[in-house]
Amino acid sequence: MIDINFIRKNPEVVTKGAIDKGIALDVNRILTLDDEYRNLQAKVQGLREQRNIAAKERNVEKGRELKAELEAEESKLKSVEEERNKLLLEIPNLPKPDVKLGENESENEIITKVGDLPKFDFTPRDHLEIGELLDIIDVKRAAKVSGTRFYYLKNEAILLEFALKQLAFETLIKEGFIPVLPPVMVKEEIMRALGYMEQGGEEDMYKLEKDGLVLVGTAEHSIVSMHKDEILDVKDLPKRYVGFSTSFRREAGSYGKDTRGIMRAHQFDKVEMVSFVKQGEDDKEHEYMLSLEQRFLEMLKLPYQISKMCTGDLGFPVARKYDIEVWIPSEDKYRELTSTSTTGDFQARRLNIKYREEQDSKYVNILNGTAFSTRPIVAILENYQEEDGSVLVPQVLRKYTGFDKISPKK
RNA sequence: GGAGGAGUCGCAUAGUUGGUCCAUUGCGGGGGAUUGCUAAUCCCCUGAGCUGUCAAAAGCUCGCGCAGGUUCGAAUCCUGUCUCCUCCGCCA
Repeated sequence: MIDINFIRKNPEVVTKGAIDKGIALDVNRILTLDDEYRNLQAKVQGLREQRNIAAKERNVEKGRELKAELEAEESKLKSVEEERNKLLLEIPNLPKPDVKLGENESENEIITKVGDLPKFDFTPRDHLEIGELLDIIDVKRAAKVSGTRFYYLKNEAILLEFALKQLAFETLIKEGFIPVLPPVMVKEEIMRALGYMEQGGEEDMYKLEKDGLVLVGTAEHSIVSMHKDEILDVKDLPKRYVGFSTSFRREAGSYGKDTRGIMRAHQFDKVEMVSFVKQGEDDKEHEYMLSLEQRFLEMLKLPYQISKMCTGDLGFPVARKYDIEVWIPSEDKYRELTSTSTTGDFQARRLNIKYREEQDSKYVNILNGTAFSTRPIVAILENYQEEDGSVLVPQVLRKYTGFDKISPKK
């Protein structure tokens, strides 16, 4: 949520920020309602004051009159307030000033490229072909059981997956992150507060209607909201978590995209980072998260590039976002592997998460970033493949997997 | 799932025959006074919002898990709901 005082003073900034994100807003309507709201509030408060005086004087007659008048004004106030608040929640977070103006992903900026692309003296296979050859990925049976965009991982793929998770946890715990296994179902109101139900976001969620719960799309959802309605101790900031969860996405609107293999599934596992930092320290933290994500790619020795999202490619609650994209030989291009976003104080306002500094309580800044999802397996299979379909295990993972190479079964 | 009990200002607590509660006290936090130093003592402030202002002073409203209701008046009574605790049942 954007600070209403900020909107009052800078309506044009808010309008522009939303337009840059491709969202049309009627800020004047909100300001008019806000005005009306405050006028009514003053009126109601005046009446209550009189009511309180009458009550103190035991003036029953006067009290009755005031009560009737008050009820009428209060109901007006309530409806205006509700509409005002509803509209306020529909305002997206504003992009940071350094974010490039652009309509969609084609206008994202490539910041840097790291690592040499692998050279094959044979035609490289794609990850699914390799996965089937090695008997470690099965999407056919998953389709039978669960439908499209599901997969079974088997055999060495599991150990590879767990190795990635262990590497992530080990590295991040050393950095001071608090490990956490969060719930994968959250209340709808939580998802709304996070800013992921607006602008069609609801379409990408799996909902359990009977229980009023939503399956998380990432551990961010249940980790960020952990501290809802709390005042954090400033001494504990920055507070950093590394969490693991299965993630669920309906992938509405991505029909036909990445239908092959395990690149884009309805269910996948992910290790996620979340930081709560002091007001104004999110820029620094954002660079830190990005550097950690780079470190992971470098440990795996995978070639990557960093892409900085343009305004049009930022999600509703996001103020700035970087993607780390890894080289995928079979596609002959870089594909998103991890990403990191800052939401500034936007989510903190909606979730009411503060910290106290001297006499003031201020909203924290909240950031999130991916450590590893299941996607790195795609990248590893493809970048580390050999002519016979075997795949070498990246050096850094071998101590966890216990094997150096995955070979075809027969 | 069944039966009880509880939820009060950062934390802990007082207050439930409805009005003297602009919610008590302690701790923690901030500011100030006193004081050779340290310690100690004392005073003020320390939930949210609105009006007001350069800022303030000041005033008002709301706030006792949440949402409603009764009443001239609700922390206190009623209804619903959420969360936690205890016991029983079921269960990985």
